[in-house]
Amino acid sequence: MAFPQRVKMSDVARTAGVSVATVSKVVNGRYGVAQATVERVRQVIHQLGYEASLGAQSLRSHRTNVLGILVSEFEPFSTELLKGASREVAGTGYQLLAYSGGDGDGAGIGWERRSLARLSGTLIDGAVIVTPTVVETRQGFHVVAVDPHTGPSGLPTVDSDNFTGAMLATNYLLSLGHRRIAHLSGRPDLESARLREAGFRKAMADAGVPVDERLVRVGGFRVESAAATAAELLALADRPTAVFAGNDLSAISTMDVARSMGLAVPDDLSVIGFDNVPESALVNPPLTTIAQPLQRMGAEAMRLLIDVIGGVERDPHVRLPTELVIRASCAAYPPPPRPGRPVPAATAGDAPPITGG
Amino acid sequence: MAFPQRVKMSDVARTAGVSVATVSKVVNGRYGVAQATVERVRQVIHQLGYEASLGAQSLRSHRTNVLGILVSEFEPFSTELLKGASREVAGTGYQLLAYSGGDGDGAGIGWERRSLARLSGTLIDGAVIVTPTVVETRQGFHVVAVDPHTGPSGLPTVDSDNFTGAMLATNYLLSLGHRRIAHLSGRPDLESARLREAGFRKAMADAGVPVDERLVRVGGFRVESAAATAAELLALADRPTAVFAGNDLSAISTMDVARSMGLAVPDDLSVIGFDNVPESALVNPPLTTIAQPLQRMGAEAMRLLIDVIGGVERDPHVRLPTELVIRASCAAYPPPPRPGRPVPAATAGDAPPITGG
DNA sequence: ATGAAAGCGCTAACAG
DNA sequence: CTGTTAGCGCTTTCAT
Repeated sequence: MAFPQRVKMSDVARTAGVSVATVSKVVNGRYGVAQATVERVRQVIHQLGYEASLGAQSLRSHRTNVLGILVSEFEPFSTELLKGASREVAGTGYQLLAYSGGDGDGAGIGWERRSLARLSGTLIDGAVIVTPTVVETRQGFHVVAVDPHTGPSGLPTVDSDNFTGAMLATNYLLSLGHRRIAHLSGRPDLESARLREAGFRKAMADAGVPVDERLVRVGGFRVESAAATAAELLALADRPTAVFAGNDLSAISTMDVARSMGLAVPDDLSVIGFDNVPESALVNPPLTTIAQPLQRMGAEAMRLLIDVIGGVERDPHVRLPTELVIRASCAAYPPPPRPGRPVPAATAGDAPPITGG
Repeated sequence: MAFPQRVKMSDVARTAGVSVATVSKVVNGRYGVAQATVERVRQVIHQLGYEASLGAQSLRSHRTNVLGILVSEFEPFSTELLKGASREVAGTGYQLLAYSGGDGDGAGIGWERRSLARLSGTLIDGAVIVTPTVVETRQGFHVVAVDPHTGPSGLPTVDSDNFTGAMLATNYLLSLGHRRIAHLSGRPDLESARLREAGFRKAMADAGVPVDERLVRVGGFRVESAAATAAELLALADRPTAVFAGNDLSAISTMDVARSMGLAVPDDLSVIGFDNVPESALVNPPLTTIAQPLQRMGAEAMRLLIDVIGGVERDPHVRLPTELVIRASCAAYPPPPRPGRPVPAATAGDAPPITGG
């Protein structure tokens, strides 16, 4: 058997001695084809290894049984969602197509609009879009957003309880005795970033600790921008003793910056993150963070999308709980007396139980 | 502004007062369009937010600037490759489309042929396919395989040094004093699995330790199949004191089975894996394993694909090094004396330095 | 410089 | 039951 070029429907038709229309009917299980013909065509399809072209098929039929998940790039956050999405989609008859539409520099505002425009209407029956940069609804196409943009949008969404999570993080730092706590906030356009900052402020207020506004700065959720901001923060004369980073990537970035400035984590600086991507456990020291159930979020998003497509009546917003994961990047302040280390004159903060979620 | 339906080229043409042919020329930067017209059309495109339909475009032009990465499902192994692939593709002008073509049950032999047939010729300009189940070459379409199938195939490939990695793993176990070492082998159709078993046997032979054939069984690289085989192995009267699992998933599965049988890891059983997926560090105890540079493999595969498409002359096979990552799932055998625990009558094996990679 | 028209591989009426 | 026909949205000759 020679290497076939791409085998198309017309090849099958010719070989089976029928028209392409008949082959199409067989492929799509339409009624009105003689049993014998069906068998023969099936036979040929198998023998030739024919598979319908997604492009041509969807161009015509607007139905593909393929669901899209649109991300800016494949990084730890989105790939965790992907794992959950993949699991949820298995066995539903849908296939998953993940599309990375960003420019790679993260500056690609509007990537999701472009990606959506390129793929919707053809290729995919619906899409979940991850941390979109703009709000836009398009009629007649099914979309659900994970970790949505700020502001009202008609979209179905799935996110986690960012506000409570942020309070958890802040309270933990407070319970360790920290008072000069910085917040490296995320992408200002994302609702999640806004809520994390709000939770931070609420926890501080509840504890009666005033927020030093110079310690609240945009980190932008990305490595480079977070590193720049972290550097500013740590260069301050009265630098913070702890930082609550908007996400794990920023937290890890902050730890790197601290190290390069000669500061030890957690001895000289406590750092807490948000997300609990697998990478957060792999760094040194392992990162204390707020866990979002990332894989479950991906799965819920797919479930929601499938339900929306299927016209199922249901709550179009799902919010999942967050929880504190204590590892090793946070320490008590002031540090307990150690041999050879001067002891600050304050009393150590005690550690009341942490609750929430 | 009302919610637009999908805006198509004809909409742009009508609004700009030109034909679709002209719009197409502008979109594709063809010569022979008046500068003034170009400007006007660009203007309208921007204003309407037009984006070409991938489906229609590729159906006609067979060039899309989209590269595919085809996987059976999105699990830790493939998503690590994805991260590296994504990074490599950024800035090349290509976009990445990841397609999960498996049935989800892992039994989908031939998924890559189906996926390839559906997407190639249209939609994508080339593809890297991950752990393919069959060997097949198709003329005129560019494919590179990661962790390829056994047997010769004309495909460009990227993999890691599985043989040396397996020797590393086995030697480490031997150095800890283990002699009854089991091997939970991988998917028999994959070259990587074959090489890992070969490396295991070589290391055993080099050490003069005979392989008990009852301790070498197929685990299949997947959770369920590995669990079943692990259960058989551990139920043996003279069960192994250590198992070298074909990959991390099997290793983790083995630890679960051991735990459920009342065996402690690493005290009663040492387990070593292969891959070093992030999850391997997160389990309890953290898994000792052989690291493959997964993200780099993904990146190299994309580089190779881009070079192949571009007609660059180069070595079509890249093999990356593996290395031992010691965590906490392996212990010395026999165990050193401990209070309240009977001491076996043998001498503890010492631990010579490990080399290789 | 521009547009009319053909056709990529497929599906969906409609006729026969 | 089967084939003919007309597009889906786009690119590409080829006239004008």
